[in-house]
Amino acid sequence: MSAVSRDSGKPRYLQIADDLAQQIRAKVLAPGEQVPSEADLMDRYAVSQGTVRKAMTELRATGLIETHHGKGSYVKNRPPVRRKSSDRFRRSHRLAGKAAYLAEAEQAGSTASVRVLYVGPVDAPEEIAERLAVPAGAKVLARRRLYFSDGIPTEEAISYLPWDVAKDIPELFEENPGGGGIYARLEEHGHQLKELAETVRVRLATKQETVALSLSPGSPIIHLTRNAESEAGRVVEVCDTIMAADQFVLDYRIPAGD
Amino acid sequence: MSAVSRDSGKPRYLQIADDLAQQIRAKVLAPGEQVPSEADLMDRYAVSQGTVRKAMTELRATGLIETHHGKGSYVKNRPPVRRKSSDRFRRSHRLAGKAAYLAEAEQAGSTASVRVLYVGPVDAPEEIAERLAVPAGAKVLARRRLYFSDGIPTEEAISYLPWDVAKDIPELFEENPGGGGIYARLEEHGHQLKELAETVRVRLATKQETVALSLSPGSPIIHLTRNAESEAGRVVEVCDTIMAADQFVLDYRIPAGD
DNA sequence: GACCTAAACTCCTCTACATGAGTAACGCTA
DNA sequence: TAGCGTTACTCATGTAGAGGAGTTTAGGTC
Repeated sequence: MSAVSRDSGKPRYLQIADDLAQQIRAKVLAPGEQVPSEADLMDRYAVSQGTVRKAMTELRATGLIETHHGKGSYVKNRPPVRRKSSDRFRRSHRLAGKAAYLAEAEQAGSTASVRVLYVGPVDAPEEIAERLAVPAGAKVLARRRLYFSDGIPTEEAISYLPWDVAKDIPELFEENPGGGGIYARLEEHGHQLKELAETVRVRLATKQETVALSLSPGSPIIHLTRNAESEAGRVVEVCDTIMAADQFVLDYRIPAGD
Repeated sequence: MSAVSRDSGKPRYLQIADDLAQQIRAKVLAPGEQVPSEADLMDRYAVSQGTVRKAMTELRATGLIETHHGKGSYVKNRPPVRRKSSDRFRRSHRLAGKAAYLAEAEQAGSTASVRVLYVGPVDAPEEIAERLAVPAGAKVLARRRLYFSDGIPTEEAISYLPWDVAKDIPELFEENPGGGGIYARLEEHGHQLKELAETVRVRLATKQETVALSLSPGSPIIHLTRNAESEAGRVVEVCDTIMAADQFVLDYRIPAGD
């Protein structure tokens, strides 16, 4: 019997949440529907609905379940963690014609896909303009895309390129910029890359982001910004990426020398 | 009057949360105590305590307020963001005798301090042993410390070093390992560092972590793991760091070449 | 002044109930 | 068969009230 009533000093709703969490981790409750309804749990644990709901809220916050109004609560089958290694920017990868994202996905044994949301000119927002060292509001090429892993959206990215850099590279206006991606095209057109500067920020998802990446409200997201600097010392591309934090691990290698 | 009762299709508790959120953003409620008590809000919005609590839970989840049992809810004054740059591992910094953490804090114009929680031998946990390439349970040197910024804890780090590496370096057993930190001492003793491999993970804080870093439950944290590899190809130190996610920005520079 | 206690505040947990609203399945009707 | 409504489930929101547990303060005692 699920005797959760032992007065262990712990609130009942946490005891229930822990009990269910353990069942989920032990696969007693398999990914899929499983989770008993609120009414069921009220009976089972002999508590009121409010208490059950608090337990469920707890599980939802920790990302173990997702609940749908009118249907029930379901054990989340977490998408596999995806590694993002700084190695993905090696020139040799570009020359080999690999698209960073798809190659990584392949390695992880999952099917990846990309949906291009927009490719075309936009007026540079202030922050982007600053990073690109162009006047605020200047025309730049924006490439906005949404990445899927096994059908679920995991990552949204927007790249911006100065117009004078992009205008001579027709592939950049295509949905698919070709093997090796944007960076390969840039290098083919005389913009040898020197360094990529990435900045990692973490915050809770906004309403829009929860929708775009189909997250639960309150989920943390990783906001990755990247500036690509050419050998000429110019920032020839910047990229903003939003990822569900629980689905990614970032790897960086830092030389220890001077 | 705070007429929140308009039936805009939106739940009352969200209307109240939005109302308060707006007041916070407009600085009507300044960082500090401000937020009226639940009883006050019950009167003001003419709703029951449950509804007020839900609104407060919402604000807490979005990180706008923090509430303390028996005292009240306070508008959060976000601590200044601290940058963690991969540059902090430059050998020249080490030779200059800078302690990475304190130097960075100084630059940011805040007062930093460190509390050493433990220095001494421990049996290597499985994951640590694997990263250090020593047998599981082997004796290793652990250095556990808590970093403060302007008096509030921001970061907890544990370093592990293989015993045979550490045993000959007496400074590593001191609370303060001296200028340039652990890495400077390692290099002085023949362990030239080649590369640092950092991996970034994000997740919600556990109960213990919320206590250690005095966070609100549900706050995201950054879990940074680092392996320090010597020129000899050996991992001579590993470090696990837990940081409050909203207080840090991580910077990395990645060479674009091969 | 130093200490202790009691009261008055705060938020926290839980109960019990009522109502609303989304979903799915069944069976009836056209 | 195709479409429609009923019904029976699900979770979501809200009320009213009780008692518990931390925190602060005021007042009293030593």
